[in-house]
Amino acid sequence: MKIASFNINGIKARLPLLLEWLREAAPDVAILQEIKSVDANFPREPLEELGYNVATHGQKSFNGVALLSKLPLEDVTRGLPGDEADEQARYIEATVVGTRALRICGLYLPNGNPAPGPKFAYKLAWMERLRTRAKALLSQEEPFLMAGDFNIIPQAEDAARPEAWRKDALFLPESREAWRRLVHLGLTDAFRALHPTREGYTFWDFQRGAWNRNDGIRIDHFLLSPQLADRLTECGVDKEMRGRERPSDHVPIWINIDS
DNA sequence: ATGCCTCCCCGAGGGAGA
Repeated sequence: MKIASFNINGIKARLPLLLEWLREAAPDVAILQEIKSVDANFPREPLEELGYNVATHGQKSFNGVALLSKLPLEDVTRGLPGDEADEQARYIEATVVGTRALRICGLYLPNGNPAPGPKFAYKLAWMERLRTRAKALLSQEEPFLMAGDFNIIPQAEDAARPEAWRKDALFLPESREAWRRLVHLGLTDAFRALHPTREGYTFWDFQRGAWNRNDGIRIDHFLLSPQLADRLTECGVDKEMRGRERPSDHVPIWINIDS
């Protein structure tokens, strides 16, 4: 089973590229971030025509996540537990049942800049809520994954110019510490597990010619539960997507697992 | 670089992104 994650940076602007990529890459499940659309305006029909079931958790203008799956999406839940006052659409879960059930957690983790400040505090609190959710899922011993735009550069080797990110919320020690606290529950960073030294950037800024200079960072991730990590066979990044016409600033990351 | 693009809102130009 192939599962992909893609921060599309606006469904309205990215639908042609998304459809093109879905036809080519043909993931069984696609986890989308930054749909920047309310649920009612999300273009379900062209996606359903490609054979996908669609579940969205959108909001106006910003954020918004979605799940596409060729298998039925069951027990869909929207929003990350732990803060009733949080109205940002950044989290969606569903179960897909192939030969075995798999819980999919799609997330768009807050950017957190400027740091310090309220946005950074929100990011760290959100990560603690995510860790709480991961603990609950681990205790159920059902295979699961958390995937999406984590807005975390885990280590210096995950940036072309790590020094440029020293004071950024994506790379500050507190952010990376929160990432490690999550991973150390027993989750596997799929890309690093299979490719210990490979580049793996998933984001290049629109500004300053970042793409042409390959000034990238690895911030989109797949974290796998122990049972699922045992079935991981492949993990890749569709880097060439960044060079296409009217690209997102992110590219897709995907895994293959034994079903 | 106190932001050099691109998205969103809409119908100007500001907020957000990372």
